[in-house]
Amino acid sequence: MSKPPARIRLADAAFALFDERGYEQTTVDDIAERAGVGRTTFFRHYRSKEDVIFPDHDRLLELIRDRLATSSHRTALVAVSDTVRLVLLHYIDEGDLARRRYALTSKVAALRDREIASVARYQRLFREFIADWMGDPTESASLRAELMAANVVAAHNHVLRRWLRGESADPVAEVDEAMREVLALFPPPGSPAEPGGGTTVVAFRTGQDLDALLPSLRRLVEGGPER
Amino acid sequence: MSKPPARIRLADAAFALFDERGYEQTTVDDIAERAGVGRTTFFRHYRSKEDVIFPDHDRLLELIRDRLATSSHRTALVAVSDTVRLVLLHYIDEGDLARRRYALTSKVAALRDREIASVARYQRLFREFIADWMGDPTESASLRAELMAANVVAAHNHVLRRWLRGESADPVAEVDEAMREVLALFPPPGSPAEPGGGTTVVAFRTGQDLDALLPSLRRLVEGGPER
DNA sequence: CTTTGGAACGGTACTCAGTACCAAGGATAG
DNA sequence: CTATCCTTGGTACTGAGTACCGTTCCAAAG
Repeated sequence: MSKPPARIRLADAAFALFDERGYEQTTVDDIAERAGVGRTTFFRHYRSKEDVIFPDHDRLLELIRDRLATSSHRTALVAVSDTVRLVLLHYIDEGDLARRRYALTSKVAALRDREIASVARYQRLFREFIADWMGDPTESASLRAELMAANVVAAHNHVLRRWLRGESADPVAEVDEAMREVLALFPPPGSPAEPGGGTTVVAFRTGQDLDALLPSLRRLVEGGPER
Repeated sequence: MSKPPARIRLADAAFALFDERGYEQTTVDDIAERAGVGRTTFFRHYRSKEDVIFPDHDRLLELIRDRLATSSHRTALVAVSDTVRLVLLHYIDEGDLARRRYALTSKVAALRDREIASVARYQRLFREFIADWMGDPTESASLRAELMAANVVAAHNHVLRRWLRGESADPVAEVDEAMREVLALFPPPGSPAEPGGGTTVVAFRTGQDLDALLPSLRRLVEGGPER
């Protein structure tokens, strides 16, 4: 019969009331009252009403930062995949709580916006990490970093939402597969040519000697300004 | 000496005060007072304090929806590019206003979150449009639609932010180029092989007749289960 | 010219989130 | 027993956003 700590009681009361009356119809006073504490105590444990639902986004942000930091240049892309898996596992660990939160964010616009803002912070971390990793200050590289980061979080969110909706039995395998697909979109820097899509095989026969052809081939492959 | 309409006066007063004292330090009363109207009038013209800065995101949303709607199945990808260019031009038309807004969203977290939430709504439109266009209800296609939409808005935002920072002399050309790059990442459905990245050119010489080689080549290109 | 109807405006009063401050209780170290 | 710290609850305040009401102004209809 011993009471759980106030922080837990507040969260329980909040979710229960949100389910009963809806988010906007529930005041902080209501939550505090049902939890059996004062209004002040609520704001001591949670910075805002929304914070009851998103308690540890800061911690998750740190988690991502730390995981990305512990990676060498060679293992950068692996680190990205690992980090995404880590974030997904974090949500899965929350289990039913994550699903109740999803039900709320699906209905209340203010909460959806808040969720999106948090995700944007993750994306920013990935973007900065990838940009650092590429080390290339050109505008083209900057765009690529932006795109890669957008893909990474989009893939994660896609799988996460599938799991939240109960559409995925093995989300970890799915996210790994999705990340492979994402990273395949971006050919490694050493690749021969522009990402033109697909594989082109040219077979031809000529009487010319191979050495005579090489200069033309080289020009084609290296794609200089001359046509 | 005739006064501009209240809506304009309110916006001018708001931006001036935000510049002088900062966003949080400015109350709605301050804005209304400087504009020479009552507080009630402020909320009649703008739903909230943030709305003064983001006045027509709803209209922009409609613009996107309409432009995407007027496209046949064949021109879907062109419509996406056109729409992105349209949105970019919308911001460019705002000129200095867009830049002042950018200065604010760069400093005030609440405004940045709001901006991000709006962009997420655009992204949703693109995702739904692309998913419809692909018409393929499989999980793989769904992920692809999500990724494409993420890329499209990321590319747009990248170019837009460059222009807002004064780093781009010809943002329209840049966004067109960025969109080409994005769409090149996603090979069209009829493409021969997996998006493995890059272009492979094979040049070789043989004494065999071309007809004798064709079956082997065909097997390679079509990529059956046998190696 | 008068009347009527609607639209824009200003004012008052209210709810609620979030902040600041202070006073009381309870445990602990000395 | 006492001084101290920490947690808690209460009170009071600011500011955003909503609801409602009375006024004014303008225009069309009579």
